[in-house]
Amino acid sequence: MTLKELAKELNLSFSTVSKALRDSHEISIETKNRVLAKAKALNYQVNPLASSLRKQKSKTIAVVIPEVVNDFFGPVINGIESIAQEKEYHVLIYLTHEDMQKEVAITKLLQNGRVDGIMMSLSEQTSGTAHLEALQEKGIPLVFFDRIAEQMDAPKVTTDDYNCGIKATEHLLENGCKRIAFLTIAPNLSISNKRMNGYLDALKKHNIMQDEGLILYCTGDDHKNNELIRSLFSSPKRPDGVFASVEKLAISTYAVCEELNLQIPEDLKVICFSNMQTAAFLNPSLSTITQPAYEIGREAAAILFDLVEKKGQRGRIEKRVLNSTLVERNSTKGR
Amino acid sequence: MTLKELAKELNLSFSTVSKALRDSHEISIETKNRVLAKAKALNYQVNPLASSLRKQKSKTIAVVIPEVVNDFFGPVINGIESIAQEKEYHVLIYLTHEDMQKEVAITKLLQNGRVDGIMMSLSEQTSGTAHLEALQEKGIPLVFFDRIAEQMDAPKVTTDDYNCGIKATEHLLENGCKRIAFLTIAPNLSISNKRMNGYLDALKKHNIMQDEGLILYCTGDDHKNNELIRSLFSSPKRPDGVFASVEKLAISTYAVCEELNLQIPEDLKVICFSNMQTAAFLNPSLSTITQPAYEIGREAAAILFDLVEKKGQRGRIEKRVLNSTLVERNSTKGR
DNA sequence: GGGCACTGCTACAACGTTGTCGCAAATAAA
DNA sequence: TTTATTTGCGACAACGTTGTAGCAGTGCCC
Repeated sequence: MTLKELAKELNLSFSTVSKALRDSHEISIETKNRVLAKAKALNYQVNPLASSLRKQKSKTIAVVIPEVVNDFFGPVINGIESIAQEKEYHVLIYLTHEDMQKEVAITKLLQNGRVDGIMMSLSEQTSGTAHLEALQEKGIPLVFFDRIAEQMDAPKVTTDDYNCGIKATEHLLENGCKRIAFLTIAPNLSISNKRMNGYLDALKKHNIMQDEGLILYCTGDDHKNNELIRSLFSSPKRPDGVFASVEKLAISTYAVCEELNLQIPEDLKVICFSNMQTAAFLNPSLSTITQPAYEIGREAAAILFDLVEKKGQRGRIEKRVLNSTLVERNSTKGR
Repeated sequence: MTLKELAKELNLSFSTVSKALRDSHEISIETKNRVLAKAKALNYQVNPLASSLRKQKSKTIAVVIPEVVNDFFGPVINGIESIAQEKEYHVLIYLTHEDMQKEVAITKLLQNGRVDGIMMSLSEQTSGTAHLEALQEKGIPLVFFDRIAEQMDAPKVTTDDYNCGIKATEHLLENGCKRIAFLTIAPNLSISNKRMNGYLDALKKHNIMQDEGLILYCTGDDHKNNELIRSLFSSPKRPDGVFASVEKLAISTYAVCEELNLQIPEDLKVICFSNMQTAAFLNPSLSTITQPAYEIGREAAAILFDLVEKKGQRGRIEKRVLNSTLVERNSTKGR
């Protein structure tokens, strides 16, 4: 069913039909009704490709994230989708799998009209920003969330990572920890960086000597991470507290503790940035810093759509910081 | 950067440039190289909208699922994306939030060239199939996975739900359960139906009287579900085993047990269909039927792409059943 | 009754591609 | 030399829309 076929059925020119469908004032009410009725009867739907090409608007956005099997990015997508559905936009999903090469390849695909805007959370590996600037040069609105490109001139939605880094560390200190390990991935990632600075500054504030050996730089490889953690936990200078900057490192910690027969929280207290739904039911229940993932998605999407639709008021907001909350559970229980 | 602009730069007609870029045999090697070099220099990218319109292929598929914050659908998307990336297809995500009206609205959006094919897992509420047949009538390939439309003539990828229903029930029986409750959502959903039949047949096989009161029909509302479960668990004819047909009902079960101070597995054993990554670290660790979610995604995507690309060999496979595995953990430990 | 403004429609040129056809020039065959 | 055949390129018509410009016909005013 195309416009032309529909027009032929109605004995009208196809431009008349097009206008009638879009409720143009140039068309009489009777004609409009006739067209609308016929369109419904024949189940006519405009061809979005043709329409987008003509209007130079795709009504589509891209969401580029490291992974989707993740208690943080899942709700973020949910938030994005809730706004997209409202605004009648379509959502393309791209996964980088923490691989910068893939991230670059994906940005290439998005350079030419496929999308009206992009939301992004950077991959672990990402260092340069040339591929991101290329998008901006093409005039494609770009909004970062969570793992942002600090140095770029674009709206960013994050949580208060630095403060939470302090809060989490102090929470462990208050519960009696003396030697707190910090588990992180990709230190060049904005979130890792800020969370670690919170950790370091909290130690400084409480006059605790920082021990470089207590900072573990983990990777995307779970096996290797477990090994790193195992060797730290087996060493004589074993920590009595662990602050994991991402969810999966807490899971690794739990796994290694089980293996080495270390009791949480007696031998080791654990806190972690996490949006795990089942944190309360873990053994022991896991204390977390929980990010408002859904709201991050909604907020970032709202900013992007305002930018796309050039209302521009919101686009001025260069940076929006939402607050995470510390949820205290048994894994950090003091003696 | 459009083809025409590029052609002007090169002093060639734009059709020549177009052909050169697609490595047509009609163009001399020198010209091709000249074009390719210039295209790279000017960072030319074909406009996918125009190309799709012309070729009547969007190189895009849609994935329509109930939700994304979910340990099953997450890995499925991963599997789908892995194949899509290989085949250079783009992936649109649509969430129904278990709402049939939304599912219908989404299918309307997909009727006219936006996508070359669709992968779907039905919403809880979905009853009719008119909206799905409409897609087929438009000639859009459609593949179902997990929550399939039994009666439709389309490829389907599922797991051995019926067998696993039997296995899970028998596992509880073997561990000493006498009164096994079955927790389900939306009984008209293919998976619920088959899992329940497995449960019922297992009881029959072991000569156990079925008690209608032990079957709980839950909804999308977690609060209400908790209430239903609470009242079942508080009743004098409390079950000593629970078989939850979907993940979230196991979480509700854990929550209610904590509330009522019921010990798992002593007072009550629990097994559940679930792909939770942290099942092993729950308190107690949760026995699960784990579905090969990633493979389901890959398999369904592979079938869809074969259909889209009309190779048709695989499209003949009307139904593909992958095996889930029962993972025994502490929540079903016998006395 | 000539000029003027509406009303309601049609024609047509984009949007950026792709693929068919045609056509010179160069080469090969007769 | 003449006639086929090939090679390399350009013209052009789609794909299905949207928006601008044009153009009849009607009604209105001075």
